[in-house]
Amino acid sequence: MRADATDMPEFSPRQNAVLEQALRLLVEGGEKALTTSGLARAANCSKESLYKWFGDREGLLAAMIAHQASKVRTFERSGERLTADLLRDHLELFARDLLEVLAGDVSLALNRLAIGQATREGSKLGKLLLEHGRRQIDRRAMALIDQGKRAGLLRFDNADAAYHTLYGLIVSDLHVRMLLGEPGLKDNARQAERAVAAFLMLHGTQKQSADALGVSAGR
Amino acid sequence: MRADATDMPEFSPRQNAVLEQALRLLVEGGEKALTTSGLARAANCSKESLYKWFGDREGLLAAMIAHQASKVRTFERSGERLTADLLRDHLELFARDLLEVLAGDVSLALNRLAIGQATREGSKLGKLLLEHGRRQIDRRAMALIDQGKRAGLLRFDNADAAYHTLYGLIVSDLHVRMLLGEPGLKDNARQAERAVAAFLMLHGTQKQSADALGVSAGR
DNA sequence: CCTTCTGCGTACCGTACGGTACGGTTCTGC
DNA sequence: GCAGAACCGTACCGTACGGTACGCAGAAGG
Repeated sequence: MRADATDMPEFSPRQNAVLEQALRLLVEGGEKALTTSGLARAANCSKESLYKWFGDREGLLAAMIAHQASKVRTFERSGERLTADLLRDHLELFARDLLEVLAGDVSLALNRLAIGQATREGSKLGKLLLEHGRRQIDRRAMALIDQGKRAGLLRFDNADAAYHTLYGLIVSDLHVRMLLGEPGLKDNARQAERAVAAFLMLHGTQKQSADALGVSAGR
Repeated sequence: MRADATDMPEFSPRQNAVLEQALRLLVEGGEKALTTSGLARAANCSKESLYKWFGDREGLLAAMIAHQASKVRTFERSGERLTADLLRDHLELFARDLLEVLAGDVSLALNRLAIGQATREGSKLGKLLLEHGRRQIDRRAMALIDQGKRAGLLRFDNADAAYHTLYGLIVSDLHVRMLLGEPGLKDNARQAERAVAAFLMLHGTQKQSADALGVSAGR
């Protein structure tokens, strides 16, 4: 995705390899394991090069976020005509992808890092993480529900509010719990189904069965 | 884990004052501002006393969590008969309280601290925070929706799942965003209204108007 | 008045970090 | 083949942390 190519430094292969090692250290040992000396040792490079490439520690962290974001691409297939079933499928696929991304080791580690740095006044890393990591997935979902509305399958006034509803139904407090160290869900797919069913019940134009919501017997 | 009252060390007034200073430092400057020397200076006590009272740094952090949790008590008023309006009011009150708690400076700072410490293997602090900080509010909500079901006002199979739905509708990704340093909502009450309206639409037994959901014109 | 205990203030220790400097080695362009 | 850049490995510096030790002041109690 070339878009917003402006603030993407595009690191060299060598630098990307170093960033990969940095992510590995971070995932395996948390922030305290990510030291300049440790990274230089793990990546077989010199500390001097680290400072030459990334400026200082914060620059390194920012580069790690950019590097990770550059690996996550979301495909925008917006061609086909939407049917109710197709919309549901796409929403569920989005929900599963979202849950999978949020539960990923690297995502959790980077979020922990940025949150640990943040204060009341805000956080440079936090902003970076939200912009780089979130924009893609937000765009994908917004495009999808917008398309659903244009196809007459969804109804809402505020697309942003509807998206936040969908997000909340999918994720609930799971993200924070995982950030705090709790294990993830056993079955992401089931959670995705239930969330999308609820979302369609709230914002769908066609009558929805409540079965998947767990409001009727048998499960 | 045994009874809840047992593992509450009940610190002395002096110690509570020190913990209060510790929370202040943490809120104002993040984890890096909470050093033993800094705390001793701010609280006019000696480092030796800190180690005598709390053992080590992790003990201090745990004590801070316990201290903060001991300040937040939720009242359980479960007497009265529920009507649909009353249930809605109580749910909205819960939603507003939840949003207010999550947006609190101390809550955010403690969550940032615990998340920053956490790794893949889990976190002692994270467990503590979830147990001490969350149990109260979880219980209150569970009691409420359980009561709603017994009164025939709500329907669901799995109370836990229903509660998570409610939680997700109320909070969405707001908690993580605030943890990352973004400002909170402008109007918690409005968010509470919309979340409860959606929840009642999903799990209420009486027909709900969709007005508050933003699916009809005019707002 | 004397003793004992608690706790404050300070000095101290070992360690480990972020960041810099330098000698030696490989790679690149001409 | 050579000059210069890029880079590695290591040593080094200042700092600040967690944790410990010690001297001294009050308060409690007899």
